[in-house]
Amino acid sequence: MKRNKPKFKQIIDAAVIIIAENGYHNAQVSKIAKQAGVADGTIYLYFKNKEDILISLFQEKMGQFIEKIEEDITEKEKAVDKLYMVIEKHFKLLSDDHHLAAVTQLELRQSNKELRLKINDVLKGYLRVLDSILETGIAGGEFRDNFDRRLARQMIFGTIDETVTTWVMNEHKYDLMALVPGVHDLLIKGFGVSS
Amino acid sequence: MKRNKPKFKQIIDAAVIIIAENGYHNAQVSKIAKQAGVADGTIYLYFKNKEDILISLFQEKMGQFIEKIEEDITEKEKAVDKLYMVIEKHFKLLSDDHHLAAVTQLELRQSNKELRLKINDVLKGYLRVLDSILETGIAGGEFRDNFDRRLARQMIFGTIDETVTTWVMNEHKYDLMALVPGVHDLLIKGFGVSS
Amino acid sequence: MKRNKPKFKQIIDAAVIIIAENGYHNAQVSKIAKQAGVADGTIYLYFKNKEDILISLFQEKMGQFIEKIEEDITEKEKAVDKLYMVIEKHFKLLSDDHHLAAVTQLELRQSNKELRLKINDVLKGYLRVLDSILETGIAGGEFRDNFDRRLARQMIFGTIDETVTTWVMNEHKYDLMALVPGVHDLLIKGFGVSS
Amino acid sequence: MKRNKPKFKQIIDAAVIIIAENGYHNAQVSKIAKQAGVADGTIYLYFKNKEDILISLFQEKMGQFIEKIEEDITEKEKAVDKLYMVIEKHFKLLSDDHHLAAVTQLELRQSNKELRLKINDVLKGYLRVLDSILETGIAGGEFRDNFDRRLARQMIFGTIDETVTTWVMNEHKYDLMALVPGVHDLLIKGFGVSS
DNA sequence: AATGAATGAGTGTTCATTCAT
DNA sequence: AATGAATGAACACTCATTCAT
Repeated sequence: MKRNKPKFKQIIDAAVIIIAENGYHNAQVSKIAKQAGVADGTIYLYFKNKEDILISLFQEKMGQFIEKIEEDITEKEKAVDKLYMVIEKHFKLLSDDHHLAAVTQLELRQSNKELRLKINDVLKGYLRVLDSILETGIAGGEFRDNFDRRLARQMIFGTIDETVTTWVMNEHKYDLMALVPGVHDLLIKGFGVSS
Repeated sequence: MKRNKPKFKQIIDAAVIIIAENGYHNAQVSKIAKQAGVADGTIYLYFKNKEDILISLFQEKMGQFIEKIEEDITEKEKAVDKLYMVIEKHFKLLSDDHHLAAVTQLELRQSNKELRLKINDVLKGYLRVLDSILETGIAGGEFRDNFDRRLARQMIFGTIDETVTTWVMNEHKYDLMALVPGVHDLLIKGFGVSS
Repeated sequence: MKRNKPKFKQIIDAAVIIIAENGYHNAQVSKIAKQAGVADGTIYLYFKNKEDILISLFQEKMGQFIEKIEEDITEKEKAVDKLYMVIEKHFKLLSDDHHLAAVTQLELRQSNKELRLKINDVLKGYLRVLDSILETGIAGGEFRDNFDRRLARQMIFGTIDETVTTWVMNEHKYDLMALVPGVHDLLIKGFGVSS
Repeated sequence: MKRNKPKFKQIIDAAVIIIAENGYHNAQVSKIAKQAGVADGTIYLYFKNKEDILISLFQEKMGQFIEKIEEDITEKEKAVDKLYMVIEKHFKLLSDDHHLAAVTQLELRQSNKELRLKINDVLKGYLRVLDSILETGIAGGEFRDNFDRRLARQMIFGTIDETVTTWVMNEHKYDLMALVPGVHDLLIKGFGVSS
């Protein structure tokens, strides 16, 4: 399996750096090859084409994150705690790797529609995680049961995503981790007064 | 002023159609010119370059929407009603023009970073509108006053944006307008049970 | 006759300034029109096309110079004095008008071959003047009669031209007029020792 | 070093032919590539841009000529013989390659000012050769010592250049080599009678 | 497995010229 | 005579991908 060979990861890590530093449209295959320390042609022994590098990059980084979070939240019993953990780990992942944050929030979105559709496939796993948290919460009486679940998970994902994007666009000039409680609180309670 | 000449709008409308139908990267200037019924060179009498068409497109369509919504919400007294109106009119704008929806939610995001920064300038007006609604709501006792307002407005914008994008990616196969009450409800109350 | 209308000269003078200041390839018709204080289209009432402006420019400036010099040298009796006068007046013309010097020595040579051939027609008058001086000199015993007259006139013209071009390329940083005696002396006597 | 690879020379030779046959402004990169038997993109592996082809062309052809002539004239002892050799070899170079003659005398002069300045750098080597010949001649008593050397070398270069250009403009319809003695004679002795 | 020289398709923009007013 | 908005042809250069070694 190519995914497990060292050069596979080597090229993906090179891609993250090159894209973060040069922007999506200035991240030529030859630059990535140079950064990875391989010849241009070698890239094509591990990836079908340039797009495949980007998809693989997203799968490796976000896909693994989703798999991991899926496991991690089993530790927590309550849905509110599971949700807190998702937000926290999501923010942590990107807070710890500014290059990756720039790539996922800004650069990769400049890709064409097909690539974005494939990226969305990866994100479906994320939405499944959110779904299961919502289910747990409703079953356990932590969440009400009269809301549109699909909308709720779009709210959760949209809010997290927008928060991170704004942070990246502001050049990480404030602490993303500090926002975890506020985001969690707003998602659960909204900003209205409880009756 | 060029912005008021008929050909200015004519070219922008042509651009929306061509970009929606061909995708951002296949929307050649010559295609746009042909659709607009003008010569290639005429484009450059009204726009500095191709990027300028896209910025102007966004300014015309979203910028005007924001200006209008700013006025319209003065009709409503309560913050919850103002918010409802924003969601409703935002969804309506894009629900009524599927081409425009595809362009704003998918295609225009493929532009380079500089263009996206300019687009963000336009969106700052939107965030200001949301801010003022939140202020009104807090002042009037409709909203609680112990939440991070910047996060709240990112939640509102992120949720609306994500909801529309998902709708566009699903090829408009359900009724976007039907989601207005659900989105409004979730934003105000969250999905937690009120204590 | 268009040549005598005020706008004809107005446009030519504008062309000299625009070409000198912007270079041949940045001297757009619209710039020349603006400098001349007329509309773009008006140019085409006086000139067949852009090339025609440049030919006319050269004809007006150098053609008139040649006609004048042809008359002026009749004042002098001796061929050496006639030659001196030619060099002197040629240098003076360009020394007095740095814009014109830049245009004739550098910018106009960037034109295409056809234009250069037409410019050469104008210069044929110059060569005729030089021919007649050589004839006079030979007849009067001032010049020897065993040299190739065509080569001699190419030497005269080539030397004058090269001297002016070098002066323009050195940004007129020395006094061109001071070189008249030296050029005259070298042309008549060469640099060999006379036997 | 790219300059020594066969394709480098191959492309330059193709450029000479294409420019001579089509003129400077009709010498598209794709035409040159086709003539050279390489792909358009290959050109850019050897040259920075189109202008770089032209500079390199001049450097290869004239630069090498100058280096060679510098060596060759050491064979001759007398300055008059050295000068004769320069004229002869210069005429021979261009007499033997009509394409090259057309390119250096007519086409390359249509280039923009910056390119011409770089061409002038190459020609500085030529002027140095002429200087050293003049020095030798003065030191050896062959040439007088009361003339402006800068003017003299401008006379030599200007005369040679004008003679070749006239020959090219007359479509090589007479024998350039036959003019060598006449040019040499005029430069040394001028056309005046020796006192 | 790895290389890297070679390929060649694809497009935004300028500006001389026209012509309806 | 004069205008100036509109025209549309023309081209250098990049870079993802291949394939002989």
